Parts: sequence; C-alpha cells; structure tokens
Amino acid sequence: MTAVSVTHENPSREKVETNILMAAEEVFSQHGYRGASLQMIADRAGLPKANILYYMGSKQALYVRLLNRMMHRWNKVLEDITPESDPATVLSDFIRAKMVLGQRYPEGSKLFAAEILAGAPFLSDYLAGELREWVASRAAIIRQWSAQGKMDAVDPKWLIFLIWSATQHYTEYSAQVSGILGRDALTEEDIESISAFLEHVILKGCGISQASTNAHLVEK
Amino acid sequence: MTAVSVTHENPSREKVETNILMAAEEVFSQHGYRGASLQMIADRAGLPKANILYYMGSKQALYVRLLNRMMHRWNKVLEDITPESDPATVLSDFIRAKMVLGQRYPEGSKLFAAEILAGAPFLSDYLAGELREWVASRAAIIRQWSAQGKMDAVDPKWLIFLIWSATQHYTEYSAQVSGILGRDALTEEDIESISAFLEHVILKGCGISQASTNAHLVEK
DNA sequence: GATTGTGCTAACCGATCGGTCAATATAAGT
DNA sequence: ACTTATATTGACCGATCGGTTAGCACAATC
Repeated sequence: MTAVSVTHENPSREKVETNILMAAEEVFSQHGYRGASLQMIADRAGLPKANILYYMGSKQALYVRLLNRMMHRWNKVLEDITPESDPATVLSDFIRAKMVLGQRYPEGSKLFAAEILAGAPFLSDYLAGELREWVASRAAIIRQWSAQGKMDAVDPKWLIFLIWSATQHYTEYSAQVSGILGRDALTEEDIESISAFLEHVILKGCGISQASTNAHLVEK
Repeated sequence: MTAVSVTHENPSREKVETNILMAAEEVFSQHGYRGASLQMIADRAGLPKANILYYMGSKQALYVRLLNRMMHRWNKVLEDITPESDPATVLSDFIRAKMVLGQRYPEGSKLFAAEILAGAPFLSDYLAGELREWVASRAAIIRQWSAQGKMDAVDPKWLIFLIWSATQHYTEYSAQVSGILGRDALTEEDIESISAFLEHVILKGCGISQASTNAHLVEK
C-alpha cells in the first residue's frame, strides 16, 4: 500500500475521469439519457468505448454521477442565498447567482433539463425531498416579507419558479436565443443586460424598491 | 364476409395517422429524437412497427411532421396577438395565450423543448427566419410603447423571452413543478393563479398600469 | 526474475436499432 | 369473377446498442 510515489504527472486516474465526465456531460445534455451512446462519449473523449466502462462501470452509473455533480453545484448556489432582511438584495443575488450558474455549467444545466423533460426518473426523490424543502423554507420567508409590507402579496412559489425559468432559459434554450438574436453566443454585456432587466422587472413587479441605479435600463 | 360496408367503424387512414402521431408525440417528447424508438411508438399506438413506417415513411419524416404541426399551433397563437394600442391587454393576452398553449399541447411543447435542447438541428431555419422576424416586429412595437411613455424602456427581446420562459416552465418542467408542489398535475386554479401572478409581476415590472382588479393577488 | 496488480483495449455477445420486402388480406372498380 | 390498388405485418437486414471478457503492457513487490 506504499505505492503512493509519483503518479502526479501521469494522466492520473483523475484526469482521465474528468475528461470522460466532460465528454459525457456534453453528449447526455444534447441527447438525453436514452439518446446518448457510450460510443459517442468515447469518441468525444478520444478513448475506446471499453475504457469508458472501465472507469465508470456502466452508462447509468456515469449518468447518475453527472446528475449528482450538477446537484451539488446547484445546492452550493442555493446555500449562498441566505435569508437576509432585505428582499431586494436577496432576490437580486438569487437572480445573478442563477444566471452565473447557467453560464458556468451550460452542459450540466442542459443535462438537468433533459432529465426533467424525460419525467425526472432519476431525480424524483431529490425534487420531492431536498429541493421541495428548500422551496418551502424560502417561501415562508417571502411570505413574511409580504406580511411585513416589504413587498406585494404574491405567491412565493410562483415567484421562485419565475426566477428559475427566466434565468435557465438562456442556457437551455441557447439554440433558440442565439437563432433569434442572430448571434452564436451571448456576450458578457448580454448577460449583464439580461440580469439587470430581470432584476428590474421582477423586483419592481413584486413591489420592491430597488436601491441601485437605473443605468441598466438603457437598452443594450 | 359480413364485415362489409361499415368502413366508418374502421380506423380509416386519418384515424390511424392521428393515433400514430399522438403516440409518437409522447415518446419523442420524453426521450428526444435519438432516444425515441419506433418500437416504443408502435407499442404505444398498439400497432406493429412496420405499420408505423408504412404510414409515416421514416422516423425522421414522422418527427419533422410533428415539429411542423407544433409550429403551426404556435404560429396561430402568435398571429392572434395583434399589436393593439394598449400594452396591458396585449402583453396580458400574450401571457394567457402561451399558458393555454402549453396546457393544451403539453407533449408537443416538450417535443419542441427537446429539439431545442439538442441544438435545434431541424429548426434552425425556422428560428433564424420566421420566428426571428416575429420577434423583431413585436420588439419594434414595444419600443414604440416605451418611447411614448406607456411603459419602461426595457429591452423588448428580453421581455419576450421572459414571457416565453415563464409560461413554458410549467409544461416543460412539469415533473419538477409537481414534484415540488407535491401534486400530480396543476389544477385549473393553479393555472389561473399563475397567469394572474405573471400578469401582475410582468406588467407592473414594466411600468404598465393594470386595468383589472387585484383579486388575483390573494395567494391560492 | 517470477509474481502480482492495474491500466488498457480488440473482439465478441445478445438485444435492439431504423428500415426493407415479400406475402397476404381486404376493398374497389370493372 | 377478375383485376387493381391499398392495408397490413412477420421475417429479415446490416448497424449499433450496452456490456463482458480475455489478453497484453507495464510497473511495483517479493
């Protein structure tokens, strides 16, 4: 068991696995679980197919691993959104964080979307468990804000779904968005412009006064 | 051979085709183009596989036909949204129409979503053509409204995307929504509640005064 | 230098893929 | 009745599916 030695330079197990995970994330996100094939993943990773199975065990194990990885990234963002006293900053942070998440992990986000489109066969427990509780706890806070007159008495669940959908749209429907905009991808300015727009509409729409400037109102 | 005459009882061509299209829409929407198999479609339609190909020619032809059917439904909704003078009614109608569309054709909507997730290989022309022009023409109208002081100077494209994403969410992420709500499906009241919420937040968020009552603010 | 353990992969497995075809059944026209 | 056109489907095709296995390369241990 002393065989620690110098395996660091070698394409050590970790590097190979990362390579496979990246390739698999792309393929699964485009074609869903059933539509993805190990051969496509292997080709994109530049490895023989048997190698994928050697490292990952099975197609399902690989898929579940990707889902879990994405769930953890997602949970991290959720945790960062602490229930402070100020609705404006909390909701604003939430919007920005979700936009960043989508931009940072576009493939993982699409993979998640494909899984849910398929009826979430691997995620139903997570949705009805952890995520549901997260929504419930946040909804309670929002309800308090409404009761305190800090914002309109909107249904908190619909508000949370609104922020989710509006931000996710730009990663999962990137093909539609760029097709319509006539651009290959969104620029940094686009992202900032969209974030500012969503902040403006959602906060104002919920009757929350915005602290920041109005500079973002200028159309790109 | 008494079986004669009454061909009306027979599943005449049109009926058979409709049956196949329905089955195919379900399967494609769940698994995407690659993930769907003709055998699954045949099973769901209660027909032998060869029969599917007899009526539809090929997997791709069947898929494209479904996409076109959904595009026409979609275009019909878009056409109904005429550029009247009043932003409030136009945007409100748009929101409601999109909610209805999603509830009416959930499978077709999901099929569309899966196609776009996969990079829209069959729809790129449509997106960069018809749909793009529709967005451009509507954006121009919204810009006029802003110039006339009827609403805030938000970027019209982001506004259109916001309405799309917020409404689509409830059909395409129905697995997530119902998982979190702890309900199998959305009720009529849910739909009304969501529509009213979106109307309230988006119109108010864009600085458009709402004519209707505030009854919808009561949380479900 | 023989042994052991791991990384790696060509070759193969049965199942299923989209699609073809020949055979049969049914209906319609004459 | 006979012909023609259409409907229907079991059997089959080569390709590809996820997964197994046997064997080779290589390095560390004894």
